[in-house]
Amino acid sequence: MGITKADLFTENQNEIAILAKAIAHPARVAIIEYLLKVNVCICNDIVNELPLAQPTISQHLKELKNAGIIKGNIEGNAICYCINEPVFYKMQGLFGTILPIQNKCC
Amino acid sequence: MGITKADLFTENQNEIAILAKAIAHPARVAIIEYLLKVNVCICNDIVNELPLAQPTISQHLKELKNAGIIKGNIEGNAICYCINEPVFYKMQGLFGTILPIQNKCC
DNA sequence: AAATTATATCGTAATATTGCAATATAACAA
DNA sequence: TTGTTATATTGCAATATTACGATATAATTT
Repeated sequence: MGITKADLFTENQNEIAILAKAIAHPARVAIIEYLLKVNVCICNDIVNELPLAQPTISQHLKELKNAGIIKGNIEGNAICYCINEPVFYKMQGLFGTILPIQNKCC
Repeated sequence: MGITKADLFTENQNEIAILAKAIAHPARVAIIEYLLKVNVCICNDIVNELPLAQPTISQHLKELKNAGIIKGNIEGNAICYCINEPVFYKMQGLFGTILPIQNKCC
């Protein structure tokens, strides 16, 4: 197949999976880290910063945007991307709280 | 292509991406949640619990194991899976601290 | 030993992802 | 208006993922 049976799982499980998938590529992690580092809206310094072709980066940015983790504003002929804080915090929250562990075995 | 150019990114970026990919599927999130819920080593109640065929679940378990998030011990003719705490905590740590945000724009 | 139970592996089909060259679009600059 | 810069989209090839039936393996029970 290759198609995820999302309808078989809870909304929460799908939500975590979708956010995880969004950062499940080193280029996208790098983009997020860069956006956090420069702390200001970036446009396409990202293209110069990362060792990937422009269309490839454009595609990764699109995926991060679709997941809601970043957002982009038009600024002249450039696009200004930045972290979308609410979703970003939510993501941290999801990963940070799936789990009050208390293993009793292994 | 379809092949991730992992060598172009830092070890840390690849590490985050690999762990994220491991939980980037609702079935794997469900498995983790179940393991956390029952709080004891589980074998193949998971197969009965999840709406997927046994080989599919076996495959998902393998991926979680490869990522180090869970581990399995042989117990008679069953396998006892459980959360691998060190990696699990590390994962939480990674996602919980990519980021001291201080956005100045957008 | 034969049947049963639990799990893994193989093979394969369907679909998704990654990467990029080529091209399109849109704003700005000359 | 022509050129340039910034970005997105298209098309396509290579590879990866998801799912499962069939089958293998290994321990347990009868």
